[in-house]
Amino acid sequence: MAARMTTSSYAVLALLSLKPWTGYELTNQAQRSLRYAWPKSERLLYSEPKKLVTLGYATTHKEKAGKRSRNVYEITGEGREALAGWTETKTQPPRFEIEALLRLLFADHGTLEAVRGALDELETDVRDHHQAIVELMGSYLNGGHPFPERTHLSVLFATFQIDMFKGIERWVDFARTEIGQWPSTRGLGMNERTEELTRLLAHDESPLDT
Amino acid sequence: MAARMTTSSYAVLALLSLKPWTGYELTNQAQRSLRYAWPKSERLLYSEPKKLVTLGYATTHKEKAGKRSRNVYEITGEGREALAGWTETKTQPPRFEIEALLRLLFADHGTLEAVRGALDELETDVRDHHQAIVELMGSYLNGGHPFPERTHLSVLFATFQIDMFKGIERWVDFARTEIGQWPSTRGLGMNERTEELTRLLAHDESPLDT
DNA sequence: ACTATATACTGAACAATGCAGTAGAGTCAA
DNA sequence: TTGACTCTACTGCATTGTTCAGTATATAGT
Repeated sequence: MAARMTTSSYAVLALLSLKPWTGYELTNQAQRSLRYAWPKSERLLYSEPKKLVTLGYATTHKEKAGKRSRNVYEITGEGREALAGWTETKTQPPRFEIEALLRLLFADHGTLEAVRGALDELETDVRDHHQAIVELMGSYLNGGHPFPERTHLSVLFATFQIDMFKGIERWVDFARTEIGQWPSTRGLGMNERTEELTRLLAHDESPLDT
Repeated sequence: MAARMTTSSYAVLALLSLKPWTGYELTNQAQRSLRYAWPKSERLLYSEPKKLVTLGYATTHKEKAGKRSRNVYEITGEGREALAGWTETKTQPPRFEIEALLRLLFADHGTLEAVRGALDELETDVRDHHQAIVELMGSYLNGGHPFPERTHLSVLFATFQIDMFKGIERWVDFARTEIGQWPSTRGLGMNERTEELTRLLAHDESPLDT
């Protein structure tokens, strides 16, 4: 009956290792800080701590403020041991879901405006999060990290995000320029420009670097 | 009863728009070509074409070779209309699941070797796919694209992948160098180097570019 | 007093994954 | 030629994860 530990369970357990949280705080914190490494739904993040309790990795108690009550979760010694064990296990391969790219790959079923729209949406999403992380780093400079002793980890993680976001924004610009040369979404095939790009890629050179 | 169309349904429908496929071919093709835009399980890719049939977007018939039989799926006119309609709809925001980054973020529960291991696994996964795409581009140069009129789309999509893979590999190198300076996974906090990195990031500059 | 937003969740339906199982066909080596 | 292995070609079932709607209190602004 005691369900198994998924990567999501360890993610929540890792948050609990920092301090006790209420279910609500946990969902919010997880959605903010893990958004670009391990994105999970609010619903799941409410369920995971309950599972941790049944496994003995956390304890729970209700706190009440007036007529409201909330569940507070706290990690146990066994929970910390489980976390340490997790660090030694194999990771799952990375997974990238980018619908805008799917739209590009099948852009020949729609108009140029439609692909451009998909790229714009990708750019907007990425820009927003990019901006948010830059601001977060600004707040860290003013002593704003909630767990100061962990700043080195957050910051190294942030280098990944900033770097990836910049990369995607740069690619979207590039893709828009390329598409700007297309007379239509279809039937272009292996023309001169495409051949040039293919040649670069086949030599493991990115057309964005040159 | 007639389940709704998900993005995955459209992905399969888009493949069907290229030519008729058997279920088996479809799962293989989808896992190869959509792996880095819309990764889906074999199981789902067997189920989707059946749903398309119930919705009238595809037809199916059994072919047999000896005692073996296989299901062939073909797109209908309505299926093509549905695809065209899809291109006009909003995309979902991108989603990145990278367990190795989660391990980095909570690296203080394990050893330096453990984080390095996670980064190594990420690098290996990315390298393999990077290599595969470079080779695919080589084959395109020799007229190897199965749908030549769609080469421009595949190649622009490939620029994204190559660019992203290079970016991740570069970051993994960077992260390894940084971690190489750490005496342990924990308690480092906001030291000089971290402050330097934070300052760069807060000004929207990537330490990898400088 | 009213509206909007934040807090603080839960149930149920549905989407997607993982895994085991079934079974025919071709290849290669002892 | 028999056995082992891999590829083709799926399906059923249990479990994991998402979406959406619903419930209800608290607080801030107009």
